[in-house]
Order: sequence, then structure tokens, then C-alpha cells
Amino acid sequence: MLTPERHQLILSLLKEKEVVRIQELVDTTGASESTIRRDLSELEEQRLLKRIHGGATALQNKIEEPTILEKAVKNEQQKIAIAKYAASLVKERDSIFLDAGTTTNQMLPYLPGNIIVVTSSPDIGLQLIKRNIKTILLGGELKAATLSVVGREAIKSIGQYRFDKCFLGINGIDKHHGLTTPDPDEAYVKQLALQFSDERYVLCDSEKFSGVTFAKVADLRGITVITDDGLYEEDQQEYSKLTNLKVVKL
Amino acid sequence: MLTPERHQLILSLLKEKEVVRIQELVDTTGASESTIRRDLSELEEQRLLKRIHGGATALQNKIEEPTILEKAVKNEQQKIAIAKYAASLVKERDSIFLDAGTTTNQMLPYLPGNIIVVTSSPDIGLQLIKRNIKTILLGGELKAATLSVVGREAIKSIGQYRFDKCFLGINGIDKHHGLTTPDPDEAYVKQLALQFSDERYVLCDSEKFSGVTFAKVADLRGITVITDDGLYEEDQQEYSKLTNLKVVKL
DNA sequence: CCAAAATCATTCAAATTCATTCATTTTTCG
DNA sequence: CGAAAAATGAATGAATTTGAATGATTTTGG
Repeated sequence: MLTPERHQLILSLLKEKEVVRIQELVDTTGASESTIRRDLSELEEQRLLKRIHGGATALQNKIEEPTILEKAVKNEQQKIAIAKYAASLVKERDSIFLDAGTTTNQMLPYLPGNIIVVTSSPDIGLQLIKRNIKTILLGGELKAATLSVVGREAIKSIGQYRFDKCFLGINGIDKHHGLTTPDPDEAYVKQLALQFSDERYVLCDSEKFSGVTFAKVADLRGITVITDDGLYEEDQQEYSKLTNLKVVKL
Repeated sequence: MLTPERHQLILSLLKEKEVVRIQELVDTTGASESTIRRDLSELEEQRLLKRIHGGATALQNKIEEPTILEKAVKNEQQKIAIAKYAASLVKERDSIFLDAGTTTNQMLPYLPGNIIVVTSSPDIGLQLIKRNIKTILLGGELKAATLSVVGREAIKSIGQYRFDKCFLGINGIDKHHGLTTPDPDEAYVKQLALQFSDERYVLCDSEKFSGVTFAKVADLRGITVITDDGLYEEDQQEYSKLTNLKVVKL
């Protein structure tokens, strides 16, 4: 029985029963106890269940439509996988820039504690400070669409810092047009973050590939694009020539 | 039967019956008396039930002392009344500074739409932008205690703006020491907000009066203190000589 | 008020479950 | 094919949970 099968089985059992014992899972899957434990750890990491002594329980919220949920979950899982890998790149004492966005947001639980974060997202800022992580918020005008800070003020702010690493979300990535985003103001903030950073990472699930939006942020050279394994093999090879592509397995 | 299952069972039994005996729980769960006792202790710890001799009872929804509760409600209402009055001072097309704090937070629902707000609170910023109010967030380091932005960066940011009105929260107000707040960094931001504003308002419920904390923000001259009617008559008269005191009736 | 009965907190050892490590097998990819 | 990476299962000792025993505390019934 393959790993995804087991995971699926575990989750569907949980949907029915609310609680499952490890021994129960060993029996029904035929896998060893070690494997089941590993499964449970992974599924917990992905926020799909909660481990308890002796087994696991379902999480509380299960209100959504199954079809929409499943798609959302898949997309969500991709984003979590990408975010988790990205967060693993952050070391103690790093100073990093965190862009506003859903994917970067997912990085927060996995970040180490002793770092300095500069962000354009008040939302992310509030979450970081609750985790006691030193946080600097860019100043400037708040954009309703993305809940991020942009404008002249933000641009001046960001110039005062230098980053070991920066992590950007992006709306489109394309072989010819590079990285693009709908809002020129935001594009500029992202550009500066890239400029002031030693290592440059862009978090981008595979659905964003070969998409172009209005404002260009940067070319693909000199950055690392972290994505999931949803790309066609040929695209993956093509993009690998243009940029440093890191594919995260789900 | 795993621990969370037992806990769930105990709580659901309590929801039906209001009281459960230990022996009853031993019988239905099959666990030993020791285990049940441990369960009850934990659940009590989590404020999910109350242990009694021989078993446990459900928690009433009126846990708090009436006096404390009533006081909290009253305090809340005072803050709302103050905030509502303060918000009524804001006119269309004003540009205002909104300080971080619970009282200023209460102003948000009552603000008119067509204004520009500068704030040091990312929390307030996020709420404003959802109401489609043009919002500028100060940049700088986030303080965990007050969830507000302070520091050199914030100070430089704020200097770029001029306000028709500013609204500050405050921790202490005293005849001799004026306005004080525990954190010197925050005090400085508040000072600048006052400096760059035409009309200066301080929101301060009556319990803060005659309180002094570490860092001085400003003297009482030249500002308007908005408070509730919880002051002694004599204090009210005294403070009226020192500052522009506006008492809001509950 | 007293004594018996019931209930309780605490301790300890046994049983279960757990994380970690390591060798083996399987898969992946050049 | 062959090396590297990933998945697996067994083994180990650590950590948690459990139930029984003990003596202290509270309740009950006279």
C-alpha cells in the first residue's frame, strides 16, 4: 500500500470516526507501526489531523463542501509544502523580508524563533509578534486588495534594511516576461526587496506558471523559484534553464 | 478508550445531566477510578467543568463575580461612549492620526468614510482598510505589548504627515505629571502625533485619572481630554482648569 | 459530636505508547 | 545499470498513561 493511499485511508477513517487508534491503522493498512507513526506525524504537519497518545483525532472544522474543500485542500497542501520548504531555509539570526501573500503566510509556523523579519503585511506582522519574533513593519499606504503596504513611504522604509534572504509571493511567472504582479506599486516594493537581499526566493505554486499580469517585478535570473510538482516535465526543464527551480514534493 | 474520547464523553454526559458521579464514569468508560479522577482534574484545569465531591458538574455560563462582570461591561460602555463622541468630531475629508489602543479601536465603526487615517496600529489599519477608508500605516518595529509600531522608523514616518486631528489613548493622566505611558518609544510617537496635529484629543476613561506611569508624553495644556462621567466633582473642576476637559455622559 | 463509609490526593510500578536510530528494501533518476 | 534518495520495519530506551495501594480528607448517619 503506497503512502498516499494510506494517508487517504487514514483521513477517511477519521472523517467517519473522529478518533482512530494506531493499532487499528496497523491492522487495516498492513503497514508497520513505525510507518503509521510517520504518516500521522506528516498529516499533523499538514494540519489534517491532530495526534493524540495512542492515535489521532479529526480537526474541528469540517463545514465546507467536499468538492470545493478537496480542491482547496490540495492547493493548500501545495502551498504548505512550498512554505515549509521555504521556512526551512531560514536559519537562526537571519534577517529576512517576508512579502504579503497567502503562501508566505503559511511559512510562519515553521520559522525559527531567533530571527528578524521585515514585512509589508500588517497581518503577518501581527502573527509574528505573537510568536515573539522581532518584527519590523514597512510603513505606507495600505492596499485593500492584498492587505499589504505600498507607496513612497514603504519604498523609503525598505531601503533602510538589508536582508539575508527574501521570500516573495508572485501572481505570474513566464519564460519571457519573468515575474509579474497586477499592481505596479507592489511590484516596486518587491523589486526593492529583491535588490536588498543576498538570497532571493519566490514562492509560486505550479498553477501560476506561464501566467502574465500587468506589472513586471523582475527577470528569472538570479532568483530561486520554489514550486510544487504540478508542472509538466518539459516546462520544468525549460524553466530550470532560466532560473534556479526548486520543486517541492507534496 | 483513548484520553480525548473519555474527555469528550464526560463533557457530553455533563451537557445532558449537569452532574455526573465518578462511579458512573468508571462504568461507562471502563477506565479505572484513578484515570477518571485524572480526567476530571484536567478538564477542571481547562475550565470545562467543576469538580465536586463524588463527581463533577457542568459550568454555568455566569462564572464571574457579578461585580467584576458588571464593572467590565460598564468600563466597556464607557470606552464606547468616549470613542463614539471622539469619532463624531471627525468630519469628511479630515486627515487624522489614530493611536493604537482599545479605546481608539472603538472609534472605527463610527468614523465617516471619506477620510485619511494614519495609524501606528496594524490591527486598526487592517480594520480600516476593510471599511475602504484610506489608511496609512506607520513603519517600524512592532511592540508585542501594545501591538503598535514604534522606533526610529516610525518617528521618521510620522514626520511626513500633518493631521487635522489626532486621537491618542493614554495610560495615566495626572495634575502634575500630565500624560504618561509605560513605554518611552511609544511616548515619543504620541508626542510627534500631537506635534503635527491641529487639534489634539486624548481618550481616557475616568479610571486612568490620577495615574502616573513611566514615560511622559505631554502636559495637559493645549489638548482636549475626552472622558466619562466617573470623576469626582472636585477632580473634574480641577482638571478643567488645567486642560480642555470633555465629559461624555454614559 | 463521633465514627463509619465514601471519596480523595499522592505515590509507585507496570504497561503502553512514543521518538529516534539504524539496517534493509524500494524507488528515482541520471 | 548503478548511485542516490526515499520509504520501510525492527530495535532501543525514553516518555506517557494507567491502575492499584496507601493514608488523608470529607461526607453521612446516628
